[in-house]
Amino acid sequence: MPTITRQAELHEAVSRRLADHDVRYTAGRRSLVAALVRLEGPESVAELQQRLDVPLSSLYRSLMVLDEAGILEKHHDADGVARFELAEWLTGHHHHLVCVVCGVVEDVSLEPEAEAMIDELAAAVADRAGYEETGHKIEVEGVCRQCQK
Amino acid sequence: MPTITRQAELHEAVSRRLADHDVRYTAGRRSLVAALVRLEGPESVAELQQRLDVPLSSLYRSLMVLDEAGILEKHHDADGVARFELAEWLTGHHHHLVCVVCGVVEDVSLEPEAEAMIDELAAAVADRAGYEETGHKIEVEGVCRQCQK
DNA sequence: ATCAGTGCAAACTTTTTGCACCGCA
DNA sequence: TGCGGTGCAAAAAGTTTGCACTGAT
Repeated sequence: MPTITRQAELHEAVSRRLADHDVRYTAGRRSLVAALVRLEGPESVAELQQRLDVPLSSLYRSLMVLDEAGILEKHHDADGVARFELAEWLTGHHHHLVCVVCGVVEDVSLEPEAEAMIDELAAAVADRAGYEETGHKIEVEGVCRQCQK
Repeated sequence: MPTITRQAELHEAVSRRLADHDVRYTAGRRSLVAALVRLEGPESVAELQQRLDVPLSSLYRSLMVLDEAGILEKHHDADGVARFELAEWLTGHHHHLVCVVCGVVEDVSLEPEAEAMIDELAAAVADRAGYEETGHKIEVEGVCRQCQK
């Protein structure tokens, strides 16, 4: 699997996007993106800080910049704590499977037919209420393997 | 529509549930539940406080008690601020339509067939990942009528 | 040399907690 | 009268901001 190449392409894409927003793709931001690439679900700021050993304020600022440029997406877990992951245009559309016990969040994809169905459904719901649809999210809740024991 | 009766039944159900948890259904908690009944979407603590004119600490404590007894559900909006609404066993299963501009959240229901489909889908997703499914949520994002203008 | 980016410390917001008081079973 | 509930004030947790400094162009 050409991981190196994929990573290079991703950084390239991020770099271009940031340039469009007139901000630099600095070493700090680069390593933040690199950390996010490896994740399989959205991660909290505290967890990211541990990985990166960077001041919280800088981390928050980097996250804000990347968020505003649309490079990552911000979610909130059951405790209201912010969690970040790369935006879907970089990683592909997906949904979340969250453990109601430990709070871990895992990315999951649906088969295209299922996704198409959901898509249609969401559009219908939005339309009926007079909303202009911009997207949808499914969150499946359950107890993860660890927490079942 | 027998609103009074419905309300009475609801309070009765809440009362029983609280009794099971060995906590009292006090006037304060009662008015909180009464306020929540009227809403058509989850409301923030600040908004609830305005409606009820009760100290924040008491409000938070009431919300915590009701949450732990499973009488209401806690969500978080795009800013991570907590929002509460009555639990689904009191109001019926539903999903959320959220305005990405102003943040307003509206309850919406799906037709039974659609719901059944989603149900199946969620179960399959959970199963595939080795999770024991406990539920699912769909969040449809869009721009509300107000914000379209 | 300039100006975006960074780090530290302080501020702010939301939520939780300690403690004294109140009031219903 | 005992104990759960309430209110006030203080603390904790998470996030944001002001300001001075650093470093890349």
